[in-house]
Amino acid sequence: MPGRSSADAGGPAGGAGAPAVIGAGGVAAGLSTSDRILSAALASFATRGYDATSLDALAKGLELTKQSILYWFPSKDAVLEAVIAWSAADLSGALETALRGAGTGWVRVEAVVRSVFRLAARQPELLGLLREVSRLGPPAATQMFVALEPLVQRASAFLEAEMDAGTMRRHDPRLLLLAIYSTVIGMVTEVEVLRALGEEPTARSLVRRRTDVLALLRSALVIAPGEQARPQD
Amino acid sequence: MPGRSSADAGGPAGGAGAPAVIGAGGVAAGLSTSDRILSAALASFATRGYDATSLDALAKGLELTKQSILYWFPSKDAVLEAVIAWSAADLSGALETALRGAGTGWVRVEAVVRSVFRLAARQPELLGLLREVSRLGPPAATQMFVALEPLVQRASAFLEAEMDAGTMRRHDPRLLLLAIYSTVIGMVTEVEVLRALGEEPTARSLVRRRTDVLALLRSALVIAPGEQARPQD
DNA sequence: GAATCTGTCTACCATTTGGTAAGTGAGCAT
DNA sequence: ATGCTCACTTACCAAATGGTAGACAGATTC
Repeated sequence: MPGRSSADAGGPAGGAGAPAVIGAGGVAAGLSTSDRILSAALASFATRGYDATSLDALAKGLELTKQSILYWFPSKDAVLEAVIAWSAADLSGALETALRGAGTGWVRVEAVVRSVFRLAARQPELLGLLREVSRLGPPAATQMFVALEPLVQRASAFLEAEMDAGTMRRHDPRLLLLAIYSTVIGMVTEVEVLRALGEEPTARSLVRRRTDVLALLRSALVIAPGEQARPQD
Repeated sequence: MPGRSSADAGGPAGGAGAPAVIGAGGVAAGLSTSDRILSAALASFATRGYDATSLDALAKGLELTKQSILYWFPSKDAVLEAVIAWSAADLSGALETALRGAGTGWVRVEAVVRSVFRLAARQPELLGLLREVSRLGPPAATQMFVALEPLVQRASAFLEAEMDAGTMRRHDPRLLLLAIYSTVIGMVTEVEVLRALGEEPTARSLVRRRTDVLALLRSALVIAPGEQARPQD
């Protein structure tokens, strides 16, 4: 259990190599070295976990040496920090995009959930990292959630407004948010539980899970037209 | 990433020291050494994680040496295995007890959820371990879920029966189970997310979360008396 | 052509890791 | 008293870990 404390990536990579391409999609292609490191680190942190990822192993996968990684990032912690910053920006971006075109009420919720599932299909590591970072606790978790706070604020305010308008059942908005978060993230990242349930985590399965979770959330949240808006119960 | 493979605890501890006290509750008291090791390992695996838990640190906390741990368990993997076996039995026991007195329909779901929250209050490490093990993947995850499979079967069958009876909305039972699992476990173990939402994880908060998640699940699952049982929507 | 900067590498290093080997002392049965 | 098992310890060890120091090749700049 090392420090995993602050370290502002003081080396050559202030934030990212030169052009700061934030959302570099799939496998490492013609990326800068620092971006390739970030990409590999993201994948490994998300799947194997931070502790189980050694700089040597990371470097080997990139056909580099550990020292090259430490040239771009002053320490392993700094790599994690950079990965978090990168991922948080990417995540925010995806959700912001989804929100831009979305309407109100249930449609809006659905748009967000759909975008998360889209993300899960295209870049599963991102959501995996979210899990891992939340598991690691401070300071990593703090960094991540501070970066995502604007989204949380918006979501919380939105839910509250809907509840005030009587279109969604009344709950503590923050706890409701946690519930939605847990459900969606779980449906997307709980690969082992899925397997234990006899459901192989394929692309087709992902679509089914999306359909199911949407139906579930809908009946949990939305107050049907004829239905009366009960205060709590 | 070591082996973490099979190793059937061949040493002095076949399964647990002598009396095989399965559900030894709180802090290590007058327990046998092997049980004290298990208890400490459970706590550390659940909070710090398996990889970040060293045998030395574990031993130090118990005022033992690492070699004493390796006397009772042939390897670190074996400790994990024993912890999983122990925890799975404990978990099963708690849920079985909850199920014994429970009725049918929503009441039954509520009983289970309540028992999980009770567990979260009394022995948070148990649920933390569940998370960690599911993150570790095979073989640890396999072992855990195989041990819990009977419960999964019962739960799945129960949900299906309720849906057939028209008392619960129709979903894929397994996916529904995953959703419930994710929600409840998330509400109970996502400490960092909770903090990010400005909700300190106190005992009082746990009660509020229980109330909230129950209300949420209820409206998600239960088909209201007057409501028509739609096939899918 | 000399100096500098960049990106990578080789060579180390202290520490920590899981694990082995070989005791040691207490209790107990013969 | 002797031998034996039990519980635990000291003494090691090889491998892996994160990290430092310094060299080297290729550009770029003066």
